[in-house]
Amino acid sequence: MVRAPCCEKMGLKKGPWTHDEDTILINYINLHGHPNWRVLPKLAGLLRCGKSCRLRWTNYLKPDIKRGNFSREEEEMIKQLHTVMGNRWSAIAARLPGRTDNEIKNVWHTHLKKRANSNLNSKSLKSLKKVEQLIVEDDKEESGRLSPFDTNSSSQESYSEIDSPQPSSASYNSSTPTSPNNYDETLSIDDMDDEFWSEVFSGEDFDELPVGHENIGQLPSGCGYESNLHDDVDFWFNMFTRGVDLSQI
DNA sequence: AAACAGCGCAACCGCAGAAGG
DNA sequence: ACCTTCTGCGGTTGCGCTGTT
Repeated sequence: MVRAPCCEKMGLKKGPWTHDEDTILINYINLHGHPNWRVLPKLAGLLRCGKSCRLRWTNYLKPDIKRGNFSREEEEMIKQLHTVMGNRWSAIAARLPGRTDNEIKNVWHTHLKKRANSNLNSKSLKSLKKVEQLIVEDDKEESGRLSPFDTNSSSQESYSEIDSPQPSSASYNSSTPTSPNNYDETLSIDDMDDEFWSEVFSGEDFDELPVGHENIGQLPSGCGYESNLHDDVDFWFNMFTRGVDLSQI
């Protein structure tokens, strides 16, 4: 089916958002939520299309978004998850609290991509396998429990004390009120137990760990790792679609 | 100091799937 | 069952900033 262009109507503004527009959008969502993005800009008095409003909100205005540079651990996490998941940015973002798919995508294309290919040595493969195992174990434990970072669960909340974000990331203050998902930003990946990350990414003791899934234990020759990953379609489907969050482990 | 090139990031576009009538 | 509308996702673009010459 062919959809009409989002902003087919003349007169709708495009391009960078102004501070005033941000304020209007935040205030409106605070009061009414966003049950319908299509009509939201009309009701809020914005000369934007609903798509543009949604993008602005989800990528920059939501209160639980963490701004600023990616930590080394986050970059490693992205690289590992990308090796497993490919370009499923939303799935990767679901495992990086406070980060958006757009932001992760940008980071990947700007600098991580350059490093990733050259860094896939044997040690990286061990780390990768361990990340996968953590996902699988988490998947087992999490059945029925919604990820605290599930963006859907936050959509109906009221954000009463949102700091007015700045259009520029350079000047954005990441200090935001408690998120609607009870996600405490003080527990960001940056602050996670160092032992956890060193363990995950060093891969030194990987061989001592139990295998979480029958396919995970198979290490192909060379870098043909991905071929085994497709042996169990249901397994990967579940992993990709359930939004399990690694940091909860 | 000016011109140019490269990079980073915000935003747009189009498609696919979900949801509702 | 089919059609329409809406949302979400991934790819891509374009502009501004920064570094280099």
